[in-house]
Amino acid sequence: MDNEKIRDQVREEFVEYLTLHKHRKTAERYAILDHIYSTKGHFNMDSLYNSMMEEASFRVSRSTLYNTMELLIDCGLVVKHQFGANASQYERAYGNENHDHIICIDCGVVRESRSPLLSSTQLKKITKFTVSYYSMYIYGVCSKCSHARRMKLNRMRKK
Amino acid sequence: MDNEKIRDQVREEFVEYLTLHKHRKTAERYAILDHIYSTKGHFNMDSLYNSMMEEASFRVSRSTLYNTMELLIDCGLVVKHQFGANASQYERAYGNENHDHIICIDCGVVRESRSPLLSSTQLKKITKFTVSYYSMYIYGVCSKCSHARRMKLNRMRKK
DNA sequence: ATGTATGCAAACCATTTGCAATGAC
DNA sequence: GTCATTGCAAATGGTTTGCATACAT
Repeated sequence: MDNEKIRDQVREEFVEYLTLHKHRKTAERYAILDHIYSTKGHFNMDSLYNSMMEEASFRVSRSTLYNTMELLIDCGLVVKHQFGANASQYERAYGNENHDHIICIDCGVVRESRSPLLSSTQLKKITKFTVSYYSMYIYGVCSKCSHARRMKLNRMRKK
Repeated sequence: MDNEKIRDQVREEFVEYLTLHKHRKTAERYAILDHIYSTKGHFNMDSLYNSMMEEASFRVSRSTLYNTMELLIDCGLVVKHQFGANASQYERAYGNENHDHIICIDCGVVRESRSPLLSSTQLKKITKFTVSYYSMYIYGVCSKCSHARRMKLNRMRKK
């Protein structure tokens, strides 16, 4: 499925959502959705704010970004992640394969890997709950940091 | 395995860690570890701070709590979670079965369920990375909130 | 015309940082 | 005695809130 098609589809879904919930259809909201779906991968509020100004030369206040993001999450077009205590990260929900997040607990770097596909029968076992998405976070130490750790331990031993 | 035994074992591991890393063995650090392993379930800095004063009548500053928690996470005795944007939550790593977290994106309530056992062969596929633990977060809407959503939508339609 | 949405600035609050006093080694 | 650790208070920074203005309906 090409990106053009996804963008149209997603926009349609958003319009539906706004209409149903009696929210206004503003240029800002469309611009934000479009911009998010013009790139893949993670972003945070800051990078979104900056890239919208630079790439799309569309200036939106941070308040509006937060505001709109809440709507987009609510209608399932954007997924929000919270890796460690840093700023929240977001990513578009469609046109992004489901993937796990491999997070280094030392340096915070986030790597993605194909999802081990939690079987849908397993998900169905969850009662009294409507699943909208799931995230697998695998924490550990990346090769760079584990090297740093070894170095540090060696220094400790010598002291 | 009874709790007494776990506490001893965990304390031993902590002592080892402190020694290896040339960190000092302070009363505060032991008190915090002991207190954490005297309860199950999630806690955050605030609840820990309060419960330590009330239950253990041991007063530790918040700085020390943060400080010590970092050590405990580093040596794998405590696991840190970040559900939504609220305060970080923690839980003891041993004597707690591995479980998933089912999180309501509306009200933020966190429910636990038995883990679907990510197979260890799948974990081994991750290269250049030392896995220390993983968390599965399943986001969606709990029954209470999905009821509230339906009500709201009905009101919207009528307007 | 009405009231939601935007944008700014100020407030919020968990966490971090700086620093003097304490105490483990 | 030395230097890591503690505890306090102040700073930080992402996010939220309050409010006047703009604009979708």
